[in-house]
Amino acid sequence: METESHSPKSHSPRKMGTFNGFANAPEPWKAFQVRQRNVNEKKDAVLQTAAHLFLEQGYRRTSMGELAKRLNITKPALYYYFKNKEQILVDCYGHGISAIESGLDSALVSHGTGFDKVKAYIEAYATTVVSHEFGRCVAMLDDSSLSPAARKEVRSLKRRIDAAIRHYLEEGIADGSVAPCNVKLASFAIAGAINWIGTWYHPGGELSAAEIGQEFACLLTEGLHRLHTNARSRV
Amino acid sequence: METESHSPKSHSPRKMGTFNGFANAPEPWKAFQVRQRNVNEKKDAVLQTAAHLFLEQGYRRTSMGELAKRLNITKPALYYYFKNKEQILVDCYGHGISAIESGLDSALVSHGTGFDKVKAYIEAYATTVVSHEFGRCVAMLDDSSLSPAARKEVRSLKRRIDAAIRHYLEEGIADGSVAPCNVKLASFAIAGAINWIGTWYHPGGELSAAEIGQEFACLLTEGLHRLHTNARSRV
DNA sequence: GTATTTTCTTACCGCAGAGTAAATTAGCTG
DNA sequence: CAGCTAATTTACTCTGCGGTAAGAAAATAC
Repeated sequence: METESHSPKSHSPRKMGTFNGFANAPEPWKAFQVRQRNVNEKKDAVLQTAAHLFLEQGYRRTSMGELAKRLNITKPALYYYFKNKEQILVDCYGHGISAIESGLDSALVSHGTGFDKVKAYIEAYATTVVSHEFGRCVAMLDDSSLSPAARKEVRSLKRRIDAAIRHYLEEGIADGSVAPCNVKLASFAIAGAINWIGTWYHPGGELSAAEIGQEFACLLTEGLHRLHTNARSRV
Repeated sequence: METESHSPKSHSPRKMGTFNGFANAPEPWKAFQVRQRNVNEKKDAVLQTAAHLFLEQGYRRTSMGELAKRLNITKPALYYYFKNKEQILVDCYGHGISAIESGLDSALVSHGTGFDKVKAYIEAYATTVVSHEFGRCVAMLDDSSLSPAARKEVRSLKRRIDAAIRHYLEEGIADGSVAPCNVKLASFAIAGAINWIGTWYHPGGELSAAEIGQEFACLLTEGLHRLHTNARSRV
């Protein structure tokens, strides 16, 4: 009896008129209050709770039992929806990577110099990492816990994101908008600054996601130097 | 009982970072080939091997048994030198933080504008993280695995490093060498870019520690913009 | 209603890993 | 050499976790 006796603030099993059903609901465990409902909704509830715990205490420190407890179900119920713990992590990565990529896509439709694209990239990427828990999973979670096969899959997805910034940097160097630099190192510096957000950001902070994204884009492209004729508005 | 209790501070804090002789030897396990020898040397051998494993596969994935195996000893022998696994991690942090701080100290003796100091800080910090395995531990390892007491101790040490960069940024803003910006965010961006080095750097790469440090200092202070009259030499 | 399928629980297995007890070996001292 | 102490091993405990087997309970179908 690892899960101690239940009765965890038993919410009335009555299904009060409201549908409790969005994946982004504030209390994902409510998805399990009703038995026969949308399977995908419950999967999303698991993933969302898992992402939260993974970010809070890491993948390895998070046990399936704890995850189940948060959802007011028992451990084996998780295995009805997911093959194993690893699959949950892989799916978190999947959600996060699509979120980042779609953010990048919508930010980069406009055309400009390579420099402009780099700046737009940084802002979009940083904004997603701040505002999206799955995005933060991609930024923070170590994929070395994964099996070789899963790791390979996740890394090939991540590589696409990394290739994009390098491409824009080279474009900028070619069109003269970006100073010649070591593209590999520059992309690492940018990725590091953004991914690191996950270690210090806590939802509900003073700054909005947009503000953080903009400031990061400015810092990482314009630098810290006080420039002579510089009209940028800094916070 | 157990872990939570007092940590006996087996070594004096001021001695951290001072390696006695062979701690940097290529094969730390050799310290254990001879039975009666310098205790501190063996402690350092353990720490060095532990740091290596922690960086390679994370703290939680690294078992005491595996660590012992690498040193050609048995698990309980480790407990002759260290109270528990956590103490090993704490000592790795200690070594790394002193290494970083001494690097900063020696880089920042010269006085200049705030901007210059920020640049020197970044170069020194990055160089240490690249070249020093304990420094990389500070950058990479998650202190959330630690007990509250140990975590508090480690964080107060880390905070000193963080406070330094913020101080230099503010100095630069005051003296006009640094553009007004959100100091907190700027320090996070810089720390992130540097700490992230640990995730991609592997010893024996193409670039030397000094090269990486210089390029990072340039990237993070000068930015990516191609400037009109800019004499900096980029790779 | 009864049968069937979907969903979830109770009870368990096996294993790995942190840490310990007690015996044992190697070095040191006289 | 004997005897003491420092260093290390063998053998073990205990806990927690990933995962499974088998069946109960609810929803659905007929």
